[in-house]
Amino acid sequence: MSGRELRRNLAILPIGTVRELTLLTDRQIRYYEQHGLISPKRGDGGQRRFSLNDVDQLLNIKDHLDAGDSTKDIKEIFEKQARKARQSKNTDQALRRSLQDEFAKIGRFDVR
DNA sequence: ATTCTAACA
DNA sequence: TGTTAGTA
Repeated sequence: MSGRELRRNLAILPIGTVRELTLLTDRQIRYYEQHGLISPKRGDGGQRRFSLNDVDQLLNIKDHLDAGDSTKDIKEIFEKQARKARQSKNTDQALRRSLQDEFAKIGRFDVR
């Protein structure tokens, strides 16, 4: 995982900050969690800790809700997106590997 | 002061 | 979803 991705997934934001960032009520944020739309980590005394990706996710949820989608629909959409993201990531790695192989065969390029 | 869970008008 | 009670 890249450093950039690591920072994006750092779960350190308390719900109060997320509330201001997303303009959602804490009630709504907790409700979306119950329905599996987000999965913030828990820290000190069971308090939720959100990452920047969680904030991003919540903003997307708000848009989908405005668009008239149910929480159930949104969950499916996210799962579908996650599947595709994992796929393209894999084909990306596969492409890099095969290119490395080709260069290695040709010889003049050090793979390392 | 903040956040958490559970529950109700 | 809003709101409130009783906690940690």
